[in-house]
Amino acid sequence: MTIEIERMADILKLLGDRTRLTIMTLLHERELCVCEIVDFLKTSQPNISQHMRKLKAGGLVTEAKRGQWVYYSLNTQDKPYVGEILRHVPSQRKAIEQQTICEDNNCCI
Amino acid sequence: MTIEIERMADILKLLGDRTRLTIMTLLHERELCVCEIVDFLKTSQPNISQHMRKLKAGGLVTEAKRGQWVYYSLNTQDKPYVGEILRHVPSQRKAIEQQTICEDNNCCI
DNA sequence: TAACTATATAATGATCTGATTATATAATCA
DNA sequence: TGATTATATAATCAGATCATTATATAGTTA
Repeated sequence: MTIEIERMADILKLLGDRTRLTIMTLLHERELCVCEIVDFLKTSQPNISQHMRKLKAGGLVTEAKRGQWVYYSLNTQDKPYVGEILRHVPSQRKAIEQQTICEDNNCCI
Repeated sequence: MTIEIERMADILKLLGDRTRLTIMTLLHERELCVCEIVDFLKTSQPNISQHMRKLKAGGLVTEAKRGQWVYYSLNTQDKPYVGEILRHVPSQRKAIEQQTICEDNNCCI
C-alpha cells in the first residue's frame, strides 16, 4: 500500500514538470518521434532525450524504432488517472496542426 | 494556454511527493489538524508545517484555526483531476481508524 | 566507405527540494 | 503571570533535478 503511494508519487512527479507534461499532452494527440518533439518544444535534442528516458523508465511511454527514427507513444492504459489528467490539460492539437513539423531541419520526412 | 500547463505542472509537482500525496489522501478522508498529520506520518512537526505551507500556497488546501489548533482540509473542487488522482490512491481510511490519533502526546483532545 | 542524420549518453553546473535543527509566535491552562 | 501546547518560520545542508555542452552510437544515403 505504501509502496503504491510511493509509485504514484513518482509518476506524478514525472508529470509535474512543464516540459514533460507538454510532451505527454502532445503524445496524447498522437505518436511522435524525438525530432518532432524537439521542434515543437524549441529545446535541445539531448534535453528531450533525457526526458524521454525518464518517462520510459517510469513506464509512461513506450518507444518504437523505425529506420533511424524513434517514435514514442503513451503507455498509460493501466493508469486511468493519468488519462484523466491529460484530458484536463489544454489540448495542443491546434498548435501541432498549425506548426509545420520539422520545417526548419526537414527531419522526419 | 501555456500558462495553464505551467500551473498544472506546479500542482502535479506538489502531488508528486510521497509525504504530500499521503497528506492529501488523508485529507481526502477528513479534515485534520497538524498534530494528527504529524502523528500519522511519523515525521517532525516543522516538516509537516512546511509541506502544508506549500500545499496552501498551491491552493490545494485551506486552513481553519480553532483554538490553538489549525485544521486543514482539501480545496480541490475547482480541480477535478486532483479528485480523480486521490480516488486512485490506496485509501488511508483503515490506517486512520486503526491508529488512535495522538495516542502518544494526547494532542487534539 | 565516407558523410550525414537521428538519437542516446556522459559530464558538468546552477538551481531546487526535502528534511532537520533551532527559534519564534500564539493560544490555553494552572 | 508563567508554563505548556500547537504551529510557524528561519537557517542550514545534502541530495535531487533540469538544462547545457560535448561526445558516442547507429542507421541512412551518396
